Amino acid sequence: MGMQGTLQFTTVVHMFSPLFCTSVCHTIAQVRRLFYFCQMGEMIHFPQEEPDHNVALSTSLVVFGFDGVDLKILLAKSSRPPFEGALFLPSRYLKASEELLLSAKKMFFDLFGYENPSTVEQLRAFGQVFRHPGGRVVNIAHYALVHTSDFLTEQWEQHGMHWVAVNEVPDLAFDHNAIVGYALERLKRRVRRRPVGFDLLPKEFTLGQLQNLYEKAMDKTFDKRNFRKKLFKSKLLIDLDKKSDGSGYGQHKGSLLFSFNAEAYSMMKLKGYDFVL
Amino acid sequence: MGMQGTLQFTTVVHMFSPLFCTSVCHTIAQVRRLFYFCQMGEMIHFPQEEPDHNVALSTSLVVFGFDGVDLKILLAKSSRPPFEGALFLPSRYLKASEELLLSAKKMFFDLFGYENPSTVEQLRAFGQVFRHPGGRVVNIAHYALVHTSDFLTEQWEQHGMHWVAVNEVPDLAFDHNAIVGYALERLKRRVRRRPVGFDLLPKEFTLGQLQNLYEKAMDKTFDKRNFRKKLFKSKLLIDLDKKSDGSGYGQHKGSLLFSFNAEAYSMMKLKGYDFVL
DNA sequence: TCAAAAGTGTTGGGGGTACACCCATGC
DNA sequence: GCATGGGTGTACCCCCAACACTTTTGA
Repeated sequence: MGMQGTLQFTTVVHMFSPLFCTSVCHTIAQVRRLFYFCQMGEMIHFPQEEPDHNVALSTSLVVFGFDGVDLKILLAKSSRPPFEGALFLPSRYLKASEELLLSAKKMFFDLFGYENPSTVEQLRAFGQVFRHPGGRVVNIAHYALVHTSDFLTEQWEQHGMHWVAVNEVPDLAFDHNAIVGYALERLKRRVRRRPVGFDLLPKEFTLGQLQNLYEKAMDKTFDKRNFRKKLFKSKLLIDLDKKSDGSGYGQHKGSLLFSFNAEAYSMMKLKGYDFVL
Repeated sequence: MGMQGTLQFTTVVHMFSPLFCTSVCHTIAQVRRLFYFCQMGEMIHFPQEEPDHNVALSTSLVVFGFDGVDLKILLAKSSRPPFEGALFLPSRYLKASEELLLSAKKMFFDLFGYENPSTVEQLRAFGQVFRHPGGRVVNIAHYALVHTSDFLTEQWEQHGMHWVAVNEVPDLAFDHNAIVGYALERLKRRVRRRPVGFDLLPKEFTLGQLQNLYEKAMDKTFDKRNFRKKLFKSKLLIDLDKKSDGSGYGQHKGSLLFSFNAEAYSMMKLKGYDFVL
């Protein structure tokens, strides 16, 4: 593809963008070519001739964290246009040479300071043409699971980052509210099909915290006795034979502590199961 | 971003691609800049400065079709480089101005000649850096559900298109085998959680066909009596009170015909359910 | 006449669901 | 002492799973 095509397309983007009227001037010939390109955009040829290398990629990370009581996601405050000052998901633009998942994992590393291979997964691409005022930027959204105790304070304060409960997410920049909504749906399904506690809970936790997590994630309440029966039957839990001293947030002093059975856990993660209560 | 950055990136792509040794020459300065860009690609800055508008998008469509006996997907034969002659999924490059889902739907329309709003959904982005030898092309894969009786013969023969049973998919171009695998997993989950028969079966069908579909999609076998009990309980089926004349493929002459109860169907699609047998 | 699919009921067991009271801790 | 959460057992019922034979049709 020649450079001419590239320039024409850039023009098309500007015409569609809110910046058009103020920032771009067109000659009649430009407008005519522009119209031609719009027409092409409407028509479908199968298979089409050539790739159009004029798109940018970004990735956003929906980080779910559980502090022992509430399920939260991590938000940042934008320090740059086009949404300066607005809240948004931790995000970055990708170089055209970067892997999608790897890039999300590296962003995770930058945020939390440790590698987390098992729980960074792609959600899907969010690609509304006008989601980004600066041209076509397709966002490949990912999500991750952490305990909220993991964080790097300096980095965070620098970028205005903080946790927000999932049912109190405010208006976000771009289409990030849609991404959060989709991520919540995905988490709900995942909680139902695979165990997630390992990734979200501290090493030692109480059954109250575990139930709390499931209730917040699935937006339901469960019967305490039935919940416990179900979990005990699954062999996922190891009774640590000691009681909480009440220091963990969301832990009632005196309640029994548990941890996960790693083998049973990874088995269920592989085979899948059904958490229906 | 200036044009300089664009050119540099194009260079990077070529260096990584298999075509590098034969098709591109570099000055020492170019190589030095190139190295710099590679380094940048390895480092993560949060948030990053500017979008890199040097990526192309394509979409592939995994079309699941059920002919009454087998669950199949639609393949095409490539008539152009870089995989001339190879089998692949119906695919096209996107203009930077095109919507993702809309583009997939339009491709569907081109293939089948009708609008199909309910069953074209995004799978996810497939973006391995080297999946396409011609530069960075990220594929936003979608899937769709049809009955195999729907097709446009001329278009199809022109592009070497044909149905292949899902358990007999050969080696495909690009990373399309991975896309098919992912689509099958998604379909399996979807069959379990939402009714899919409306989209895959003819208007009137036999219980044998329905069971066949579920068995092929979930890669399991079911007990005939239990399967029927389950379906009858669900109120999804309408007994049409007539028998097949054996003309429909996969229909045994004399077996009873059913259709779907649209209200119950859309209700279950909305609420979700569990098909466990 | 033979092979292939259609159609039809019963039983047992596991697990989901509903339900109430006493104890320990912190304020 | 009062509120909040921790911890425990039983009974019912529904639904999943296993199982076999007769009838119809087409080759």
